[in-house]
Amino acid sequence: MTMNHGAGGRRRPPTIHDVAREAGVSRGTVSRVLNGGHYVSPTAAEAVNAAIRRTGYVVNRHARSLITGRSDSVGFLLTEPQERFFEDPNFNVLLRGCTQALAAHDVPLLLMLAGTEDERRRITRYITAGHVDGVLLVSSHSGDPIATELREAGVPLVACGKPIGIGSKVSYVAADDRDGARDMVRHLLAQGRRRVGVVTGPLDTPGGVERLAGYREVLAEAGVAYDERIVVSGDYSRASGEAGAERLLAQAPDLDAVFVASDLMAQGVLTALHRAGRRVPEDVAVGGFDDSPAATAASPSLTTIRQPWDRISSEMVRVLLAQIGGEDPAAVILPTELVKREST
Amino acid sequence: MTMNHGAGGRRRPPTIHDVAREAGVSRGTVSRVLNGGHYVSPTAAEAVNAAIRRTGYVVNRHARSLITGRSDSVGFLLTEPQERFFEDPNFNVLLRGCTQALAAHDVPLLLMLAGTEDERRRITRYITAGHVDGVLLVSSHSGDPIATELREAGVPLVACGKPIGIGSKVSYVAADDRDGARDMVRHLLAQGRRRVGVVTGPLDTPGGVERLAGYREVLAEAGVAYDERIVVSGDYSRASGEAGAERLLAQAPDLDAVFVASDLMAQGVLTALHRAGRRVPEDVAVGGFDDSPAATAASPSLTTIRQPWDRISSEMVRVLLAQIGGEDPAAVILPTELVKREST
DNA sequence: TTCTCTACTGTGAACGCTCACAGACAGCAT
DNA sequence: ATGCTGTCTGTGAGCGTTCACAGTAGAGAA
Repeated sequence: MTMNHGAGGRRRPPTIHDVAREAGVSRGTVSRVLNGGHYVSPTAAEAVNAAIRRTGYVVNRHARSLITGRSDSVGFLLTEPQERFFEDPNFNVLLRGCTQALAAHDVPLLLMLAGTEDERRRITRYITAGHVDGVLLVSSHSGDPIATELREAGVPLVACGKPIGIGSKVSYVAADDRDGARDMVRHLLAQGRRRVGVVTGPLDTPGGVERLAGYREVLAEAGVAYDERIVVSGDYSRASGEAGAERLLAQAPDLDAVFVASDLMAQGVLTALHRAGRRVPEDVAVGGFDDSPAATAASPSLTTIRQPWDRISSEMVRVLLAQIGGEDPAAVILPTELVKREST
Repeated sequence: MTMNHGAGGRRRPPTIHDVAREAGVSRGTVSRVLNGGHYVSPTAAEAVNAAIRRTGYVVNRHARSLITGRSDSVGFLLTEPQERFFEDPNFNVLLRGCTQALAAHDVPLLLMLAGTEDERRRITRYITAGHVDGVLLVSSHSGDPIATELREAGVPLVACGKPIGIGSKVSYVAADDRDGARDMVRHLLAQGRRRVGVVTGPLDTPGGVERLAGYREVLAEAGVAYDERIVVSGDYSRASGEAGAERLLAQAPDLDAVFVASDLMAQGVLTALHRAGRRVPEDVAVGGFDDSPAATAASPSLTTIRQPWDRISSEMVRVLLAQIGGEDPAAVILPTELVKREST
């Protein structure tokens, strides 16, 4: 006979059986109370709840999962260049937001990083084996093979940002990149700027494509001709913004505004403009995208487009849980907001 | 009869029974192969492995956990001011490192954020109910009540940084703050500086205390008198560094060096010095702590102390898994490194 | 031979929960 | 009476593992 209590040893936790005995009812009744309380008399429910409080009972999720087939947990999957994401404050807001939104539903979040090919395989097996009920996917290369694979395995999946190259059957939540870009370019034109260059994001990402599209749309609607020479593309890094601005200045010295597809690149643009002796915003106005800390840290501070990252995370969780509950995949596009600061 | 295959539906995964039948052995033998392969003949092991490959079998961790009492997963618990941590690049390296180190042992990481009192309670119950085998704890206020609570419940626990106010029975992994501070102050003295001020971290954290202690030790060993007027304390924020430097300059205009307990604060110090017309490093040398991106982004770039965050994470995981395996709590202190840049 | 030891294998019984089912009881209509 | 309906309750079975145990076979020692 083992006593098994006191510091150091973990006491055997109470089971549903103990609660049932304590409350003077059967296992079944306790289980019903635990799962919504339908078909339970008020008196029985009261007795069960009291017994739960008294015993400190917590459901054993493993036993539950074994029979329900659900795991009641969700994976947060990050593929590809993890360094970049982990340095991205938006990514952090996203991760934090998802964790909290899931916690509100009592669903734990498993963090999964698929960097190497080995890790990908391991994680794919883990997921398809049913160890999580669904996956929140953050992937730079959208059109990621892992997304296709999971989708085909029937795993509920919600991507952050619109995935390209996959059928329409995958849910996603994204900010309205195109509309954000439109707002920014309209704002620049409204300031009287007429020679508006652009540093785009990578054009193999939907964000990059959409922000450029918004730019073109507004120019067209304002009757300004599209000029390839003032369109350069970057990779969201600060260095690429710097290089992009140099090319812009070389190709079009009469530039009076630049729309930059990320704040980090915009910082690089500011550096290059400063070096070239252009004043911001007097000579050249600069508009960023993201409203990252870089935007306020920059000098002059950046006018930028805020993406609703807090809402993106809560929507991702909402859509995923709905999908786990049997609903169809859904796409959610959230509005952005223009934040005016010193650079325009 | 349900066929249950094809896109959309999830096929019932193969069980250990299927593998046993396929391999022509019993459940027990398959189980033994899965758990280390002791007492299994080479032929049987080979047959089982082949059957596993053929069927695509993945162990059902819920069923395993139900009987072993282990969950084979670990919690990563962050208490208190999450915003600050999530903006801290070191924290991100830590989280990533822990996830990867655990993944190498096939142990999933559950991310847990205990911001509100409600969340704390929920998470504590979750953990003490045995849903994770151990906890990696990141907490600003060390001496966190949650640590005591978990320790008393007998949950294996490893803290990041030395916790204060708890008995000696909790494991931790920390950088050698005191030695790092000593290195930096020695470096400043070696440059001929004699009037070395300090902006400390919060003095209710071990890091803050230790770094100040290192500063005092080196001054004492160099025979320089300790002067309270050139010791001010901050809270690791940029703004507090700026304010601290202003106070230092007001109280000791003859200052020729500042040891700052974080890079972020050091950036603030640089701003204040620049505004006061002091040149760095000609008039005043500045030493930071952390080797964060802020150190290289600053101008001039910061001489700083690098903490081995990658090793900290892998050591935390190593110590935690050892403790789960039954070993005693352990403390690990890792060496820091002086990184020389422009500011000294 | 017989006994012991070691290496290996199969079997039943758990682990703690949910689910399907059956049964009890009350209310109300037939 | 009888039959329904609806609400509530208890019971047995079973989810997929591991573990303890019993048992077999072969090798070597007595």
